Amino acid sequence: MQEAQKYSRYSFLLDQTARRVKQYAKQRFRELGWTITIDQWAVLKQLYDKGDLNQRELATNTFKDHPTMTRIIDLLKVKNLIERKSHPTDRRSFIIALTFEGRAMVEDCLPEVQKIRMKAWENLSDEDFQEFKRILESIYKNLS
Amino acid sequence: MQEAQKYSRYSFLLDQTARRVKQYAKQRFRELGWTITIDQWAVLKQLYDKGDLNQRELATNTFKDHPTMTRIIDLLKVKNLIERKSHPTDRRSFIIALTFEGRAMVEDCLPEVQKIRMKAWENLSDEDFQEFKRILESIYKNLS
DNA sequence: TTATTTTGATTGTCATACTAATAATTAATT
DNA sequence: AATTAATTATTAGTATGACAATCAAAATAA
Repeated sequence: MQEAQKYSRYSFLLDQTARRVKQYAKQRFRELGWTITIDQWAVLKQLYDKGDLNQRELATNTFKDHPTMTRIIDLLKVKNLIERKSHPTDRRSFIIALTFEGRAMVEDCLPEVQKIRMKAWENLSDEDFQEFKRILESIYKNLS
Repeated sequence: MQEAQKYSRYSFLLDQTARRVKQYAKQRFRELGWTITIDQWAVLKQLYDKGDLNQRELATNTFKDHPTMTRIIDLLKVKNLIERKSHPTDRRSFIIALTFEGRAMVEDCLPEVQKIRMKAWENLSDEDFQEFKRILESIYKNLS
């Protein structure tokens, strides 16, 4: 089982790299004096791109589970970046919307966030990106 | 900044896939009735491969920080899978060693864990593995 | 030797995950 | 229409992860 031993390492590498990426972004966010986390950013950006969504949709789009989404939204609400509006016809559901401050925050942060993201791709090509994407998607699918 | 938008997606994909891998392993562990987590497994395996180590070495080898390692070791100790032995010359340090049960656990689990790991690589080639490794390492280095 | 710095481990805090369980509401079934 | 099933969101419990601060012990410098 030589093969298994070798491939087993992918999971550590994957985990380490994913953590490094988040850690780097977190560091930069802090250096820039921003009070939100990367995961909170992802939610804001999603709302900015897609418009108002309910929590289920937000959770699905950002690949987070519902309890996590509830908490992220609680935190963003405290910071006045989003608001929970009641759904017109479904009383179980909330519509999440960016506030004025939330929208401004996204627009202020976006260029810097893109710089942060690009940093990881230095010295990597477009083909690398395609390969990377293909392999990640394949792994994801294999485990679903 | 079309490029940035496109490449930005890698971070989500990376995060999602890494989480999926952990989640899948966690599920399988539970289905098999094992009471340890993936991260706890990593520590046990490390001790099995490398022999007794102190907590600093364990943390470094598994890419975890010291507080996290302290906690994982606490949990493994409660389960009687490892023991903390005092260092012969350095009274700050502990030597962590597998117990008999810990060693047996690793040997019992190893084949299944390898199956779990291999599952992710279905339909992927050895070249894919090399590419994947190269890109992950490159990203990691870019952010260090 | 004494003072300073470094190191190994721990504790505390906050945020994120996964799971299970629950409440409230809506949809589907009979 | 009444019952049952499914859905939306929440709460609670456990684990991990990053970071800061602390303690004790060891190493180094003065």
